[in-house]
Amino acid sequence: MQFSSSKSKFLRTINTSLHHPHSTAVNKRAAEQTCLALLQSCDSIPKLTQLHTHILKLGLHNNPLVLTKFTSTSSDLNSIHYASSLLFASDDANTSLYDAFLFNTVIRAYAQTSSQSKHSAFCYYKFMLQSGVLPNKFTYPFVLKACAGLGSLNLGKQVHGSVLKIGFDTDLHVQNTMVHMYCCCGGGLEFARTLFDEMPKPDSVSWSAMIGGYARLGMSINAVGLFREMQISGVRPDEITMVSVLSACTDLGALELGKWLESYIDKAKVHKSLELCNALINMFAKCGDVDKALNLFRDTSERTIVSWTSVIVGMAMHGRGSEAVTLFEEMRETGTAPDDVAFIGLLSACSHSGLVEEGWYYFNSMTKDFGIIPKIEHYGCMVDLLSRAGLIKEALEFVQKMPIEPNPIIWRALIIACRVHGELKLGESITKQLIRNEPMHESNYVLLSNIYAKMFHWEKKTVIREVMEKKGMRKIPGSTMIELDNEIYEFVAGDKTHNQYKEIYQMVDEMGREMKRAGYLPTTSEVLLDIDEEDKEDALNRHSEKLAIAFALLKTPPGTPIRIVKNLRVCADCHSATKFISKIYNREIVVRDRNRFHHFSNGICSCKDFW
DNA sequence: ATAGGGTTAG
Repeated sequence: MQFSSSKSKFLRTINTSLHHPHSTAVNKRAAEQTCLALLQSCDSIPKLTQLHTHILKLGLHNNPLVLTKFTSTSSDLNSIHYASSLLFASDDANTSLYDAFLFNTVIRAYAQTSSQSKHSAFCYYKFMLQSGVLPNKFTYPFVLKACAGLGSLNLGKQVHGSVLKIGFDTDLHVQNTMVHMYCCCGGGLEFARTLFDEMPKPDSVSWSAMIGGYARLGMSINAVGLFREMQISGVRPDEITMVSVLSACTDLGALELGKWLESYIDKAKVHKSLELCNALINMFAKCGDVDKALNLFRDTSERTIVSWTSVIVGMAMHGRGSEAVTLFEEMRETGTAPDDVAFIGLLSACSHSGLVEEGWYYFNSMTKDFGIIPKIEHYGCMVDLLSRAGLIKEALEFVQKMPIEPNPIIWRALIIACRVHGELKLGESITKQLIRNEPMHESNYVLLSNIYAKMFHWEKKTVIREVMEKKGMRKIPGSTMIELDNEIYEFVAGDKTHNQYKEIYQMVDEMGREMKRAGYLPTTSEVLLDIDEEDKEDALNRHSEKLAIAFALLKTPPGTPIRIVKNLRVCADCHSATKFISKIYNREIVVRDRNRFHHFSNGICSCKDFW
C-alpha cells in the first residue's frame, strides 16, 4: 500500500470522526483499523510522526493494539525507539495493562535490529521482570536471539538461569535458541554442545544450530562430522542444515565432499532455496571448480548480488580477472546494483590479475557511479593492486593520501611488495614501525626476518628469533589438507601422526632428489630457525604441503590431478618445489592457499609467480 | 505471535 494514497483515506476517516461526534465509537473503530493498515507501510520517521499526530488526535495513543502493530512492522531503529517509548510512556502508564505480548513485541523488534540496540531487547526483558510480568515461552527465543547477536555469554547465562527457574527449559524452541545462543557467544560452544547432547529429541533445527555453530567458528571438520552423526540419527537435514554444511565444506576446500553434498541434496530432495543455490555456487567457486560454479550460476533463474559476488570472487581467486570484470559488467547490465562486497571481489580480481587500469577505473566508479563510500577493505585492495604490480611509490602515495587510517593489513601488503620488488630498506622501516604498533603479531616478525634474509643480514635475523622467543610467540603452524577416498587428511610440518608416515617421508626424500636433479634450489631464506643449511633444507622438505603431495603421489594412480588446501599463503619454497613436482611426476596440482588458487602444470603455475 | 542459513581485502 502506498502511504500517500492511503493517507487521504485516513484523513477522510478522521474527518468523518470529527464531523460526527455522536458516532465516534463506530468511527474510532474504523480509524483504528485504518491506522493499523497504515502502520503496515510505515517505514520512516517523518511518516510515523505524521501518523502519530493523527493517533493522538484520535486518542489512539493508548491503544496497545495499534502500538504493538507499530513496533512489529517497523524495521527502522528510530521507529522502534519511538514506538516502544509510546508503549511504555511514563506519564499515563498503567503497568497493570502491560502483558507478556506487549513486551514480546518490543523485545522481538529490538532483537531483530542489526545494531548494538539488541541490548535494548535485554533491557526490556529486565523491565518485564521488574514489572512483575511473567515471560512466556515466546519471550525466551527473542531474548536469547538478542544475546546471541550481542555475543554476550554473560547475558546469555543470566537468561538461561531464568529459563530454568521459570521452567521453559523443556520447550524445543527455547532449547534450540539456547543452543544457538551459546554457539554465538565466545567461549560458549562447549556448553552448547553439552546442551545439545542432552536434548531428548533434537530436530533438524537443533542439528542446524549446532552444525552452524561449528561452521561459523571455523571448526569445519567438527561441522562435517556432526552432519555425519545427524545422518546416522535419522533426522532429515533441511536446506538450512545443508547451507551450514556447505559453508564448512567451502572452508575446508573439500571438493569431493562438496560434490557428494550436491548429489545428496538432489537424492534427498532437499528444497533448493535461493540461499542453498548460492551456497552451492560459492562452494564450487572456492573448492576449485569455478567453471562448475559458473554453470550452476547460469542455470539458476533467480540471481542475487550474492550469487554474482560468489562467481566474481571465484574468478578472482583463480586469477581469471578479466572474466571477473566481464561478469561484473554483465551484472550491471542485467540491473543488479553492485554493493560494497561486490566491489571488494572485483578489485581483488583486478589485483590478482595485474589489471591496474581497470582497478583504478572501478575504484573511482564505485563512488562516482554507485555512491558507495570506499571502506578500509577497498583501500586495501588498491594498495594490494599497486603493490603487486610493483608500483611501490604509487602504493605508498596512495596510503599516505587515504582518508582513513591504514590498518596493519595494508601495511603488510606494502611490506610484501617491498620484499618482492627489492625495496628492502623501505620494507624494513615500515615493518619496524608496524612492530612498534603491533608488538604481539607474530607475522610482522616473520616479515622482518624474511626481509633480513633477503638483505643477507643473518645476525639481525637471529635477534628477531630471540625477541620472538622472549615474547613467547611462535609461528602459526602451516597445515595442508587433502581429500582421498572420502577421507580428509590434514598434515602439519614434520607431521608423524599419519600411520604411513615412514613411506611418506621416503617419498619426500625421493621427491627432493628428483627435484635437485631437475635443477631445484631450496629457498632456505624462508626458514626462520637459526640452523645450518642442511637442516634448513630438511625443514623445508617437511613442510605440510610437501608431505601432502608425497602422500597423494603414493596413494593415487599416475596422472591423477592432486588437489590440496593450505591454511596459510604458500611459501616461496613450496611454490617453486611444486612447479618442479608437477613436471617431474606429470601431475596437475591445484593448491588453494589462504588467498587464491594455484594451478601447477608442467612446471608452470597459473599465478605467474605472483601471489 | 515462537527457533536454524549465504557473499567480503592480506
